[in-house]
Amino acid sequence: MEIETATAATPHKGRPREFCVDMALAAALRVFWSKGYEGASMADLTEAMGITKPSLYAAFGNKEALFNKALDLYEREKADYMHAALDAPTARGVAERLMYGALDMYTCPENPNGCLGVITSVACGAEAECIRQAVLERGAAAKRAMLERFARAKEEGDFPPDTDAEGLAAFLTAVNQGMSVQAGAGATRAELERLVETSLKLWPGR
Amino acid sequence: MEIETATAATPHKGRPREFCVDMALAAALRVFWSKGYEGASMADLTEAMGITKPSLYAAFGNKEALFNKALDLYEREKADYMHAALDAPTARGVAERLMYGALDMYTCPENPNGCLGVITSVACGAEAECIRQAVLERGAAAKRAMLERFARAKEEGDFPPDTDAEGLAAFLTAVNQGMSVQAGAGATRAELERLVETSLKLWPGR
DNA sequence: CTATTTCCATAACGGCTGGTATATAAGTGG
DNA sequence: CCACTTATATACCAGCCGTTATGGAAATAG
Repeated sequence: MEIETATAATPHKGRPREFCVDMALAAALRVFWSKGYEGASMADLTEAMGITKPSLYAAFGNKEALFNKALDLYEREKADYMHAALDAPTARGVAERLMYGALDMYTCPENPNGCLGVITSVACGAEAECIRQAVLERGAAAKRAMLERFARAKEEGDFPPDTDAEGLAAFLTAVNQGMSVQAGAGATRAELERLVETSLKLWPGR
Repeated sequence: MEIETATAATPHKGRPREFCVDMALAAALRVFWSKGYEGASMADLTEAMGITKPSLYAAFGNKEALFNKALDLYEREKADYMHAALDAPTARGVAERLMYGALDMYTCPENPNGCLGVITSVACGAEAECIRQAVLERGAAAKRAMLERFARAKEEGDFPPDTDAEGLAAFLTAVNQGMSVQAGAGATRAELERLVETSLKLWPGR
């Protein structure tokens, strides 16, 4: 029926699965991304993935494990602009790459609008608390990396000497989060572009 | 058992209710505020409100109507700093009042952390879509008011002449939303203060 | 007092949730 | 051909969801 998984290296015995794990995971990511962890029901997921519930549980474990794998995929393929941004030669370059990268991702027509991390970390019932904690930890790690980068930038003279690098990291993160919220609220790409350009005009140093 | 509603002006016939509607609504607001619309179950609500489900339905209609009344209360008593901020004499004053007002509210120990509007607008399953739309409409109205204020500020010379007032409104909104996200993620008041001070240092004009 | 009205408490409703048991289909190794 | 292993399909589970019907309790009106 469906495309086989291409890893013919290990010719497993038993009945081969009829769906591609990677494609199914990508479909699951889209559902989580647009509806959030709790808003995505197993029925939503199985329908989007084109498989039945037993197949899902056999291949991915359970809903929580599926989400974590989708989150890995998200960071690897969608949010890699964050890591790339930190390699920019100047702090201004970091801010530029980060904001335009976020802008592109949030407004890409084939993606849901907004940031999966923001969506998942904001609010949840009691049973999703560990999911929320996992997402928060990734956000904290990203912020730590940005902080180190800005500390270096300050040493390199990218900022005026009285600059609060930690405050600037929180600031850049906040604008990014706000952009995600506004994208989810239906802001157009043109509106978000003006937000980015305004923010960069205010950005200090080089 | 509980405190009676103080409106003895109309001595209704029939059995009087044993709880205070306003206090129950305030309790419901706290639940929605910390768990979101979908994350707040009727069991959560009735427990926090100290009433049973039939009492809730008799007094407030249903979950959606209860949320809308809680949202009214929120705007009236918690988010009034937004309207107050627009009365500041200069655009910088608007930004100051808005950010410090948000900071105070997001970090007040007796409030849940973050902004109810952001929490509710971010992600939801299908059945909460109309709730989300209602919240988005209020956010859009707030943004429109800020936009008008900044257009006036530009005429009054609060900004450099080449300023994008619309971009600045989106910017201020984004920082506010980001602050809400970070507050919900567990940021300390000190961290958010540095975010606010950094943002105000970058804010243009007077 | 009774009649009436309103509220409270219990318990239940249909529907959906995440998660599974069972039976069958489709492959491989002998 | 026959085991054996793995995946699929159907049906089902207990539990929670928002919501409501039912019966009794507490007030006023006459």
